Amino acid sequence: MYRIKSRVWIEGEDGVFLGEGRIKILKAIAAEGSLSKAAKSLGMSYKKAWSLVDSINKNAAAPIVVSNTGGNGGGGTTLTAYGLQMIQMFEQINQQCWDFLDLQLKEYDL
Amino acid sequence: MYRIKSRVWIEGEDGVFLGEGRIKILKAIAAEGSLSKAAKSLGMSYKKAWSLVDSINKNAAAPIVVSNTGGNGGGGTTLTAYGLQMIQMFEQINQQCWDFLDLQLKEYDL
DNA sequence: TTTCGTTATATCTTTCAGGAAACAACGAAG
DNA sequence: CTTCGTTGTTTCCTGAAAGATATAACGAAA
Repeated sequence: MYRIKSRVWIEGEDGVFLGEGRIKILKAIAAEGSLSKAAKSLGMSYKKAWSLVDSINKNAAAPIVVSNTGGNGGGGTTLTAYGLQMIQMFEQINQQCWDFLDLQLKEYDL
Repeated sequence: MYRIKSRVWIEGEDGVFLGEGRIKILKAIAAEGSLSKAAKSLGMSYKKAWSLVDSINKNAAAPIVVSNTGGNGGGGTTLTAYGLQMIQMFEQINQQCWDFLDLQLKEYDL
C-alpha cells in the first residue's frame, strides 16, 4: 500500500516565509509568550528557533510577531492577530493539499 | 508577492518509492539506457543514482527497471512499461498539486 | 579466453548544516 | 543602580550526509 506525502511552504522575496517548521514554532510562541521558552518546549535550539522567526519576519508583508527585549521578566515574543491568521491559513491549505493528494492517488488505484 | 511551493512523494512499506529526484533519474535512464550514463548526464554520482533506484525497487509493487549486468557493452538498465506509467502518474499528480495550491493561495489573496 | 563497459558494493574522505556554548544589550521593577 | 530572563549574535565543534575512489562480478561477442 502506497502513501502519498507532501511538504508545502510559502516563499516571499527573501526566502521562505511559512512552512511546517515555522508554523510549529509560531504556535509554540503563542502558547509560551517567549521565543526561548517556545524553543525549549519543542526541544529545539534557540538559534534555530530564532533563525526561523527571523526568516518569517524578513518575508512577511505585515508583522507576525512582536518581540520585546529587556524589562521585567526579560521581555518576550507574542503573535499579532495577523500572525494568528497566517497560522490558520497555512494549516487549512496544508490539510486541503493532503486531502487533495489522497484523492489523486486513489484515482490511480495502485 | 508570495509563491506557494510543494514537494510531493510516495512512500511504500520500506521507504520512499517515488519523488522528484527519483523521477529525474528514471527519466534519464529511459533516455540513456544505462544507470551510469544516466547519472553522468545529471552530474550525479553513480552511488547516489544507484541508491535512488535501489529504494525504488524495494518499494515498488511491480518492476520499474530491468538491469542487465555483463554482456556486450557491459549491460544496462531500462524501464518497464509499468515504470514509464509511474513516471506519467507522478508528474500528473505533481502538476495538479501545484495548480491546486496556486488556486488555494489565491483564495486568501495575500 | 580475452576484452569491454556496466552493475553492484565497500571504504575512505570531505563538506557543511545544525547544535552547544558563550556573551553583549536591553529595560522595567524593586 | 542592581537584578533578572529574555532577545540577538558570534564562535566553535561535531556528526551525518554526500562525494571520491577502488574493486569485484558479470556475460555476450570477437
